[in-house]
This record gives sequence, structure tokens and C-alpha cells, in this order.
Amino acid sequence: MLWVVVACAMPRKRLTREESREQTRLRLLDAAAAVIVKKGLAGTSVEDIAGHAGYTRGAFYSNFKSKTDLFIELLKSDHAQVQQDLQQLLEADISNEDLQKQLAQFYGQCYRDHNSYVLWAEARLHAVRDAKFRQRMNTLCLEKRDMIASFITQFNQRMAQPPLPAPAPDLALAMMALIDGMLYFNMSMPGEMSDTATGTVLSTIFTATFFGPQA
Amino acid sequence: MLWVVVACAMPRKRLTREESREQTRLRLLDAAAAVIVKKGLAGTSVEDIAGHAGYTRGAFYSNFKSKTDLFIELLKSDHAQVQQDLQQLLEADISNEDLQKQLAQFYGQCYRDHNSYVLWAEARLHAVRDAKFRQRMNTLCLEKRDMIASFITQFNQRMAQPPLPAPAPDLALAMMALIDGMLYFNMSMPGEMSDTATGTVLSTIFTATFFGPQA
DNA sequence: GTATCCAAATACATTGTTGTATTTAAATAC
DNA sequence: GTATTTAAATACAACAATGTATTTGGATAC
Repeated sequence: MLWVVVACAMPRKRLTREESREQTRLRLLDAAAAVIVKKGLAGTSVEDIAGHAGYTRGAFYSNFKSKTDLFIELLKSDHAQVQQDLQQLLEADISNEDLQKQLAQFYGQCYRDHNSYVLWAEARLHAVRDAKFRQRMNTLCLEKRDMIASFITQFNQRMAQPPLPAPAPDLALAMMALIDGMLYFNMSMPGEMSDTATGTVLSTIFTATFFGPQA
Repeated sequence: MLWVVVACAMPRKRLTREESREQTRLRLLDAAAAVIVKKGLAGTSVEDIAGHAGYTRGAFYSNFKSKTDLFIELLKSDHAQVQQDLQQLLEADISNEDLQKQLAQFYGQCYRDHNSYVLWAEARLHAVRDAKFRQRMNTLCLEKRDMIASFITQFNQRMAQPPLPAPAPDLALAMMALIDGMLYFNMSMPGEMSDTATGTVLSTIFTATFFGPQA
């Protein structure tokens, strides 16, 4: 009886089956991300995930084949987001901006937050051990590399800089490695490398690499 | 009876208690490194380690307080080795060598092999989750940073190069991040980044950073 | 030799995890 | 309304891992 009143007071839409299922899926994915960041992929049980999302294991197995299955979905969704961000950056008008700003944006764009970076760190270790998984991840990484390579080429042309010191795809990998290294460092040694130091170093190296022999 | 003969044939020294204990310890450490690289820290059970070393769990708990305890010993021993290598490089006469060679050596020195790198990747993730552990690791990393900073300063002076574009410790962190990023990449995407590409890129960036505005 | 010591093995009790099989209740279709 | 469907809960059986308590047998001391 009270139920009716409440239901009227806050028009909490009665979900259709499909909506409800989708909601459960998303809640499980979110919960998984949180718990995996906190306890690690291997250290996280299916029960942990379901529990944290407010369900039982039954809901989990009803929605995902396995923990690995869910994990891959998690990565794919994050990758798609990053790709989209990069695409946007690529399409934006960059010729009027200065390098510093670009780099800051680029850097921030690569991985949006600490959590997603930790997830990718987990993924890499998993890739070392699972060839199948590694292949899938490589595909994603190479996709990103190509997008960055395209960004570099375009940037180089628009700025009418000296020829690149190496093929764009190679430079792209190097830049990814560099940025990864920075984030990786900050992940396990937060605060050790000041933001300004990071920025300075990145821009120093970027400038030297892309703008070549002029101070 | 045959035993006596065999014992004479190969003078396999009868171990003292202490020697025997030390041997067990070392075997457990070696086994742990191998298994942890293969299955991950969390995915490795104490039983796995003991079994792989040819013992039972009893031997393990008789020698180590816990898995984490053993893991830290593993890292410390690896770190000590790297520090020693760096020290040697620092003391060596470098003024006659060319940059390329130095870099190659430096690069190879940082982490001696794939396995030890994977162990450190595990360690970093562990550090994200365990503040106590993170502090310990920071100490080790800063030790390394200082040694590299010292290397950079010395190198810069001996080569009579232009002033460094940033404080040596900051540059050291950046170099560590860069090299880490490269190795990290190669770890999960082996073969994607060719050795020559890696070398070229590293030397390009290093040259640009340390030798500044001249091609 | 006998007594003792201690490194490692074994036994044990407990707890956590897995995946499947079955049940339930709410949403749809009629 | 009644029947059907199905998302999620619950029950279950098998197994893996933990840490401690106890035992065993080869070193050491005498």
C-alpha cells in the first residue's frame, strides 16, 4: 500500500525486461572495474563483482560467460571511448593552438583516469600469459598507434616542420611508450613526479623530436 | 650399497644443515620467480612455488613468513643486482665510448631480462593496492633514480655538453619512464616494435634531450 | 653409540571459489 | 485473468588454498 504512494511520489519507471537486463549488465561492468582496480584481476572473484553490484553470482553468469569475458568487454568499451576522444582531437582545428596546449590535451586524453590505466596495466600482464588475449589487445593497440601516427603526420604537415626523424608509426609507438611510461610511473609512485616536471619533460622531448635542431 | 659407489663416483658434498637450508631458500626463490612470471603473483599459490622447487608447503613456511615476504626478497635481490650493474657502468670509463654504445648498454642494463621485468610489473600493480609495499618500492626506485641522475650529470660533464634542459633527477625519472615504457610495450607486444626501431627512437630522443639544438 | 635438534613432510580443519542445476517471482503474451 | 517466459536467486557438489599442529628422519653434539 505504501508502495503505491512511493511509486507515485518518485516516478521510478518500471523497467522493461530488456532495460532491466541492460542495467544489470552495466552495473556489473562498473562494479567489476571498481573491484578489479582495487583487488586485481586474479584477486577478484565473481562473487566480489556480483556482490559489489548488488546481485548474486546468478546474475553474473546469466550475463557473462566468465570473468575474462567481462574483462574484455570492459577494455573494449574503454578503448572505444579513447578512440573517440582521439578522433575528435584529430578532427579539431589544431593549427592555431600552441604545442604546449596540444600536448597537455593529448596527454590527458590518452587514458582518462587512474582507474582505467590500472585496468590496462592488468590487461598487459594478462596478455603476457595468454596468447589469445594478447592478440586481441595488439589489435586495439595498433589501432591506437595508427591513429596517433596519423595525428603526428598531420601535425607535422600543418606546422610545416622539418621531416620527421623516423616513420610516423614508429614515432607513434615511441610516444605511446613514453606516455605510458609516465603514467605507469605515476600509477605506482603517485606524487613522486610533479605534474610540472612531467609536463616540462614531455614538452622538452616532444619539441626536440618533432621540431628538430632548433632551440 | 650402490649408494656408496655413486657417492664416491661423484663427490656430491654432503651438505651441512645451514647449507642445505640456504639451498632450499634459493630454490624456492628461483621457483617463485619462474611461477610468478608464468601465472602472476595472485595466481600463484604457495603450493605452486614449493612444488615447482621440489618441496612441499612445509618447506615454504619453514623459510618464509608469507608469499608477499618472499616476493619482496625477490625484488630486493633483483634491485641489488641492477644497482650493482649501474654502479659498474658509472665507474667505467665512458669518455671514449660513443653515445650509441652507451645507450645500448644502459638500456640492456636496466632490467636484465624479460622475467625480471614482468616481476616488476607485478610489483607495481601490487604497489597500487598496498601502501606499505608502495613505500618500500619507492625507496628502491628513488635509489635507482639517484644513481641514474648521477650518471646523467657525469655524462653531461665529461662530454662537455650544453647545460641540461632540466634538473638531473627529473631527467632521470623521465628516462626511467621512457625506458620502462619501451620495455613495458615490448613485454605485452613482443616483436611489434623492432629492436632497431627501439634503438633508433631511443637514441634520437636521448640525443635531442642531452645534446640539445644541434643535429 | 645415544640424545637432541631442526628442516621439511604430513595431517588437519577451515574457508573461499567455481560452475551448474534448480527454483522463484516478475514481466510479457494470450 | 491464466499461461509462458526468463532474469536473477538459491542450493549444491567438487575442488583449491590457507595456516597451524604434529610427526619424521637426517644432522649435530656429547
